[in-house]
Amino acid sequence: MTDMSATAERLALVLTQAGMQRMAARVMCALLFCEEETTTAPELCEQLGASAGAVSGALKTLVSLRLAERMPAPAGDRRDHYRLRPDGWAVMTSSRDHLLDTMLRTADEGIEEVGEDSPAGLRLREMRDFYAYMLREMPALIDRWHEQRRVR
Amino acid sequence: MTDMSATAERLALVLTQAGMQRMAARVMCALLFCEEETTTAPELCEQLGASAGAVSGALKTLVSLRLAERMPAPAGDRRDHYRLRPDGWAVMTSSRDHLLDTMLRTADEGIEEVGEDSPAGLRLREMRDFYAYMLREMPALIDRWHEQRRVR
DNA sequence: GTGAAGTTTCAGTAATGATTGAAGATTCGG
DNA sequence: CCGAATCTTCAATCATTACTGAAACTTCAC
Repeated sequence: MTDMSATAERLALVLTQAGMQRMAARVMCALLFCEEETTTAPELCEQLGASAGAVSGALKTLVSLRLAERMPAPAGDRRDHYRLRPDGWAVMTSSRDHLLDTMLRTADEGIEEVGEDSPAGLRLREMRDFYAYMLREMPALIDRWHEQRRVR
Repeated sequence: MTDMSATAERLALVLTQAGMQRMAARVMCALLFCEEETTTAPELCEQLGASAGAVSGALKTLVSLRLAERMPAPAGDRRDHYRLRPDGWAVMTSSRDHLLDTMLRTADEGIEEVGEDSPAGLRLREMRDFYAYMLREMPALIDRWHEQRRVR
């Protein structure tokens, strides 16, 4: 059984602590460190010592998050091939935007409930202003990254 | 028993899904929505229907993360008082910087292992470049927020 | 000092979430 | 079409994490 490198496993652990599901993180790191362009599910099972079911679920998650994608299988190979999306890291970061939006809307709701000038209202306005700022600035930041990357 | 508002509980859930410990998130939201300047541990226990031990642990976490702070107790009250730090949301976001740094360093390690030009090396360089960019830009973004906030 | 009120720690338990394994569905070559 | 290979789903199990309750510790008024 060909294990994943220790560095890859360590990265998976970091991603897990940052909130990603464990198996999804491990599969992502296996895709990151794999020495081919693409990988198949059975290969991932072997490298990770995990069941086909677990890998299938993790791949589904990664694809739905747009971190990985299914590639057309080479002729004569029936197995699905997967790879990381080149812009996966930016996507991962951008996916926090809808969280920012939720925070903003929740703050607004809270203000509705308690009024603008109560102690809670003041705190909620701080929160709202911050997330409004972030929601304005983050997409622009990621766009600048794509821009920079394109001209390279 | 005075429960926390439904909006507050919902926000706690969002923070939990974003990776925060459950009880820490609930305490943070109770502090956010509370209608006094400060709150005591027993009040939090009552509002959250949680044990003193759980609240104590959550407060310790929040203080160590610089999201909440212990206030000097008013004369004649032996109980500790807590409040959210006004800049808590910015702190929460900034705390991801050391994660960015970890990602950057792990990518570098990976490149050491596999070389710059292998398929894995190319992917790892993508990753490294992205996190280097983020690590350069994020602190500046938060600084601009503090700047803006100060002039208001 | 002494005792009452408050806080923290920690072992045990409860709740939660992740993984397996097997059965069913799908896909493709022959 | 049929059968083999692969993939997906899901119920049961296992592992992890979070919470409680009780005991130990701290702090302060008297």
